[in-house]
Amino acid sequence: MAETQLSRRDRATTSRSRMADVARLAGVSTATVSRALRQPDMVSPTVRSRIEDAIERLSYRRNLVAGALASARTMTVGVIIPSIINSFFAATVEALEEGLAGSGYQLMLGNTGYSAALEQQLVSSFLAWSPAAMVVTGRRHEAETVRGLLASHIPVFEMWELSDHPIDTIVGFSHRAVGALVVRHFAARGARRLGFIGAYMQHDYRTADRGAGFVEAALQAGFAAPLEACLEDRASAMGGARGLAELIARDTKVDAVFCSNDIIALGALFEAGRQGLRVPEQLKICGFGDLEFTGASAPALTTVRPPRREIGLKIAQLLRERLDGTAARGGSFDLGVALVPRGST
Amino acid sequence: MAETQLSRRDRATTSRSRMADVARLAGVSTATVSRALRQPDMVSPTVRSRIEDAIERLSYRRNLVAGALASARTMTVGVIIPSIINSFFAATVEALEEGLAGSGYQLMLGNTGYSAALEQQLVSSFLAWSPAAMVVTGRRHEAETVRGLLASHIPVFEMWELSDHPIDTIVGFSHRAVGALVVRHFAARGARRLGFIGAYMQHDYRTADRGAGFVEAALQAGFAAPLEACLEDRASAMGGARGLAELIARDTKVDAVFCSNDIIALGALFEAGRQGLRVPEQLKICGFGDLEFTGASAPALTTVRPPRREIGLKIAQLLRERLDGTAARGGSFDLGVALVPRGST
DNA sequence: GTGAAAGCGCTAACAC
DNA sequence: GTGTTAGCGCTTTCAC
Repeated sequence: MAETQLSRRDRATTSRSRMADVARLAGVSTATVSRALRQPDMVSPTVRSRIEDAIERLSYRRNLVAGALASARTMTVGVIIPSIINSFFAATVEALEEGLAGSGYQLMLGNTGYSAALEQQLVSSFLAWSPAAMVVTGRRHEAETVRGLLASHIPVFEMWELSDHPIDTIVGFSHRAVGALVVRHFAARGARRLGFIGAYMQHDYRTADRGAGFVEAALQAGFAAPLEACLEDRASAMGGARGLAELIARDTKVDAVFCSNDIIALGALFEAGRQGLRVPEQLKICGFGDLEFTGASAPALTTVRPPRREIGLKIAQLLRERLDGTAARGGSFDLGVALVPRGST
Repeated sequence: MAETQLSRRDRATTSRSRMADVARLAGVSTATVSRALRQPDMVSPTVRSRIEDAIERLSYRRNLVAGALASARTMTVGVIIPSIINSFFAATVEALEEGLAGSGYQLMLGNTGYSAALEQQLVSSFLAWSPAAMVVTGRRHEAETVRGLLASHIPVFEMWELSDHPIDTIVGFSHRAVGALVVRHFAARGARRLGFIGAYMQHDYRTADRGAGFVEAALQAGFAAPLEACLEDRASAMGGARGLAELIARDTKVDAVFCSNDIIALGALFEAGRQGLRVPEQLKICGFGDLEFTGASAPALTTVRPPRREIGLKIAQLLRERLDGTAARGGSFDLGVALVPRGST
């Protein structure tokens, strides 16, 4: 006893009470306390209430770090998105969190700033925490990222795209199909000369994919090659206004513009107003995102609704099934998109 | 040797290589590997490169959970916000992450959905991870939340408000002062009859504070009590349109409206257009947030700019100082707001 | 249903 | 500059 105390080195010990303290006060072993906390049914009611009392008295809080080390698993899910201020991804994360509520899983969130190198760094440091699962955005990653995720032997979800060869499971939709959908809509509304305004496409290849799908479908439908305005910066209303001004300056016949993002479409709508163009008679505008304001503008904006919340909810569902062991791994889930026709077209 | 193997129970052992494997391959002790990883300068270059080789060969990845248990601290910072899809908080989180970049700290993010009870739950489960620090939103918390945070003995940051008695440190601004600022601006522009449109105020008391500050300052400045429209749901352009319609229906003399959020102001702007009211001649509109689109609308929206990124950056700076041990604890930091005058007033 | 005891994979104090 | 060694606070077998 004295020996033990003497031989014990000085370490930064937390002053918090430990499971052993609870066990002593309740007159049971730590194994029983551990059970009472995690599988209450396996402990007799009498003992359980003694333990609960002791926990209360000592204001004991479990040390999840120690638990994670002992059990070699954590209740965290690493989630990596390009940008938290992009409301698309924020909505997905929120839905994912809602879908996981009550399951005990915590999200660890990381932003890549649309950089694959930063993504690699984040994946690497997240994996050092032994998460229960990882969620990453998109299907294009550095080789090292893919290698690390595969080697981790945990469920890996890619999202916001589709792929025939996902790392594990991918949940999203086809961005090229979005472009094609908009072409069909413009054609049905009698458009003649198409335009496209896209932002940040050098970094956000999903935006570029929507543009490529639009151009491709336009050519197939017999339109002339759409005019394109590429904004260097992130999507913004200012950029949308500039983009529309540029397209009109290049060709006054442009009568239908697809904007890669609703916020761009909003800017274009304001610019059309300033230029005295009547929407939709002289100019049709379609956005992407179905952001909240699209229904309130005058005229209301036609847009394409991506399954932003649905992606998060689906991943939560698949994840719970996987971690319960009730589901098979792998697959590509197309959640589709819907065109929401409104006054601007 | 055989003894050891026999007595070893079957446990879920990760197949990953461990530090001991690296040490063996490099012909050093685990202590040296640990040093090479965390304080490379304390290890000789020769040994260091042998270790790096071994790490590479074994594709060794550090187990942060074990490290956290041994050192009794983690490199995580718990961040709790009301909602990730609220771009104000998202911007703060992004800036916080940027400010912490390279420091090795990871953010654990939680959403309360504006519920103090959920906040309490989140704080409790975050604390079980022994984070290096906690960041929570606002100054009103359940007693249990405050107790837990105090007992954790880690730096605690409240944000997006001010307080004379923070739990530890608070970084934000005065929401009442925002209301007063807008009243002064409206008065300077010759407004006569004021109105206020606020959303979700039963849950978001910061919005309510801005409204209260506006009403109070209006009365002090000699205005009649402002008309108020309270939207039940979260801030939305639709709600803003409805709110303005309601105010005008109640009193056609209303000529200056403060909207608790830019998105509401945008809806009000569209509604003014539909009602044939000229902005700013017949109706002045001021928002809050300085969201990106405010500069692009026609007319451009006057708004109040909160220090959303500044809050995150300031917390990151204070946190680094605290964790370095170079800073004192505590205090209330007022980062202020700025009124951005534009065409709508 | 409960207890004893052996780890989980690191870090940190101390010795050399 | 490097090695030895004793934990960190849990979970999990196995025995009873």
